[in-house]
Amino acid sequence: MSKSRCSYHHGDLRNALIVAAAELIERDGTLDFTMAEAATRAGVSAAAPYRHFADKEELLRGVRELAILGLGHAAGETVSEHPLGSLEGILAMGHMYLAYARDKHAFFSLMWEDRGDIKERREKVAEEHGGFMVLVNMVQAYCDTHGNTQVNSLHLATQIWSMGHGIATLEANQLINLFDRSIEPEALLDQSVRTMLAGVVGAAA
Amino acid sequence: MSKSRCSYHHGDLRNALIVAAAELIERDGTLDFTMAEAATRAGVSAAAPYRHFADKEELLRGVRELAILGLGHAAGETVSEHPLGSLEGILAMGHMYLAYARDKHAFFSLMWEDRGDIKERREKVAEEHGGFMVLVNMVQAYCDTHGNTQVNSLHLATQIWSMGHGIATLEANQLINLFDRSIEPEALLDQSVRTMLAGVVGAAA
DNA sequence: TTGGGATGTTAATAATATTTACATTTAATG
DNA sequence: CATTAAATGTAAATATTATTAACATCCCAA
Repeated sequence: MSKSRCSYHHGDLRNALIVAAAELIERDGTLDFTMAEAATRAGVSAAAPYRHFADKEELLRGVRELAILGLGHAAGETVSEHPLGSLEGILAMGHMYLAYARDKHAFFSLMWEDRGDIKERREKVAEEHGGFMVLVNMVQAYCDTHGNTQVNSLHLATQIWSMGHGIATLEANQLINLFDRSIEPEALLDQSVRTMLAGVVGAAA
Repeated sequence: MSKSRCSYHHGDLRNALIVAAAELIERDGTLDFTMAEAATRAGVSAAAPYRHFADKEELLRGVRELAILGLGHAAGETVSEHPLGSLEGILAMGHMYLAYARDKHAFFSLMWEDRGDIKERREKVAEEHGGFMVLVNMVQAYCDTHGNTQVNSLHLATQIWSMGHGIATLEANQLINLFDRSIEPEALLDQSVRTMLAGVVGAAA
């Protein structure tokens, strides 16, 4: 566990490789970095990664955890910047999601995309359920504040999540404004969210 | 252009390869078939494909066109089965979209996913804009029928599309019911669509 | 201190994509 | 009709990566 001064053993190669891979993904905007380059960047030989990851997919799954944590963290930041139960908070959450999808597209895809490990990914995402639960709480608080205590906030949050997810993925692939150049993703999402909330608690201006 | 009886020249190899690739994608549920296998399946040598496609990506783009046409066709089918301006028609459209994403997941991803050819894909999708325009018309008709002729149907259709797209992609990756096992994608979408329409034209039962 | 397990190394191996050099066919042209 | 260039195939390289094998070094527990 301790940091090694000798050059032979790295000390924390597993994490170093995840970081190296993440940097390459960030740099190229793709997931097709080579194992060799990740290894080199981490300062080891091309075969060393296989002491820590069965294959490239497993390394990618390691990076995915990072991505999930990143989004969860951003969600935490966002919620802390707005009053609980406020519409702005929910909208800000959506903007954060769109920004993440746009700015970290490769990580965003990696996070949700199936990579032959649906089971594991479900668990991983569920485990780090922070991000979604933050939204659930905001929705719950919003409904309480606005006089509807009968709402299934899990359900409503899922609706809002899927709206944001749809806009985010379409926009990340530059398709959201394909037929109507004037569409602004943020505005579109804001409006959708308002309508959805209004449908549940009444006027949501 | 004519069919060759001689075994040397295939006659329609380009399309045969696209079909072969599509079959392999269908069979494996992945995009990682090998060029060699596609070639063999089309009855030619491993190098032959390169006479028609610069690389594998280009072949995949060929398959994508097929996928786009398939969805557009399904959209046409769906609209013809429901009265214009009806809510059912719009909901059926959503169900069709979810079914496509579920049953033809690999094609669904291929269709929207960026493959380093954003420009070209935009054009391709826009060209075969049939599917989306069908939805726009349905939405327009619905609003007209329900007394709101001021709606920007392009905008509203985009909102509905993105809702469906979000649910479809989350569900295809088995994430839509991650936090709430009771969620049914179709029901969730139906409800979202109803709420959205109600927000524009009034009660949408 | 010492022996085994963990972790690195370099040198294969393997799977594919892609290119090259050559063969056959088609189709246009004289 | 004969000829030839372009198109389309083939088989045999190459190139790129992932991955494994065989061996080296280091850390730790007995």
